[in-house]
Amino acid sequence: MVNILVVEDDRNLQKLMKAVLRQQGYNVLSANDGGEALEIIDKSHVDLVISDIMMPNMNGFDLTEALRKSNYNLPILMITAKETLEDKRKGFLVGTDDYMVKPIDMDEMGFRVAALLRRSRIANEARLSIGEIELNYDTLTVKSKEESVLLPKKEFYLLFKLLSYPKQIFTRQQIMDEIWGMDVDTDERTVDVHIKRLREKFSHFEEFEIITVRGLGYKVEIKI
Amino acid sequence: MVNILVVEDDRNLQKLMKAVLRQQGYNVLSANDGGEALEIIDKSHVDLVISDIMMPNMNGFDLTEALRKSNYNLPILMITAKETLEDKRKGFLVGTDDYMVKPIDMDEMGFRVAALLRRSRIANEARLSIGEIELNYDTLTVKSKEESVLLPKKEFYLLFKLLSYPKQIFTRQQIMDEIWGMDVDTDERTVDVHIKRLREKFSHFEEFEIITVRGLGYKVEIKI
DNA sequence: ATAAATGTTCATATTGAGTTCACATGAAAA
DNA sequence: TTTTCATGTGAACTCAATATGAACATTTAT
Repeated sequence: MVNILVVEDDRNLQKLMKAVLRQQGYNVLSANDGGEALEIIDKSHVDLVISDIMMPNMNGFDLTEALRKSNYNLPILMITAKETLEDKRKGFLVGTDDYMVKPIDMDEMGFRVAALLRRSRIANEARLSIGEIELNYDTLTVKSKEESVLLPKKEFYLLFKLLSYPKQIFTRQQIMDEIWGMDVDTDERTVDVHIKRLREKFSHFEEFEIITVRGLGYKVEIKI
Repeated sequence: MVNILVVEDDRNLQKLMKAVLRQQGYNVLSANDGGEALEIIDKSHVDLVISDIMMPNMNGFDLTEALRKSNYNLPILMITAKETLEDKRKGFLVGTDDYMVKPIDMDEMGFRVAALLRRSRIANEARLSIGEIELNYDTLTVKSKEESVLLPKKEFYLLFKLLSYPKQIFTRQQIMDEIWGMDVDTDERTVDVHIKRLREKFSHFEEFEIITVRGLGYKVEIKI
């Protein structure tokens, strides 16, 4: 069950948002200002916060700041009154993830909420994404739009390392040290073979290319 | 984090209960009567309610009734004063899950709370459906369109776990810890045998496949 | 108590990731 | 151009991880 906390002092708007979100299958909590919100977040499990900026007592900025300083890593959707560019900028500065301008379109709200949740879930299972490519460290999987490739451990770690620092050149020694471990004593050419296998597995990928830097080592180049 | 709401007008008893429950690692909220309780439940995420029956304003019966009518499906542990058989019967009628008689033994309370939580958790995730396949946790049964397979416990739990998080790789250790329990000391290879048996039982299923990830563990891949 | 079902262990076969090797290729140095 | 040397590549090899059949142990049902 996804819990969304609505922080809004305008009771009517709050009611409307709650109704719409519940309608869409979310579990909704509510607070009338930032202080109340913090209390609820402390006590309950909250997955996403939708907060107005202008509120009595603790406002939306203070709330976001407080949340960022604690280690709750909640996605926050801000609501700014009218087109106050100042507000927007400030909101982003303190760590908002997205924002909407009043008057709020309820469809848009649903859309943004879904997007934020999707993002935060992806972020939680965490890994690396390069354009359309996504590497998942836990499943040793490389996903592109069409396919999902499961790699052997060593190959995956190697690709992960290279892609984590595109353009950076890694010597075979560096690679061996990090992926094989300092102590082991395997031939450096083994790296070549892994590179070769990665190359053939991803030869049809347009997004990146493993490049040999003669005399030094390998690097990855992001294309497109 | 498990949130327990204690609804009790006797401040001393309330304090004691809160202290004991917190001691046991729960997050505790409290209310002094049914009305307050409903408010809190509305705002916060509550996992279990412990409620006295006799209270000013809205009493325990009214509270349970209100909760059942709304679609909160919370486990409720009732507290009755003395051995009032009338109370017991009435409490159960309106949907209580368990009850205790005053004076309350704090150990007993802990035990009942744990039991209720366990039950409600199982009840909440008792069913899993993947496409046309449906797993029923209570009957240890896997149903597809044509057939219904009854599995031995261990096999079922293993499959259930894997199917609950498709694509996620589980190490043998993780599997043993969760299904066999942290303490037991059975050979990790036993997992292999269960996997093998699952594989032969479901080899003709088109919907999923158990995949070994060499050096890491197993995962399930949803096909079609 | 006995049989049947489930769970575990074990011995052996099979597999495949990781490694090595031998030779091919191609860039840079001479 | 020729030579040299780093890298590419296909294939063989190795060995630990996994698969598997069957025996053995334990629990559950009859």
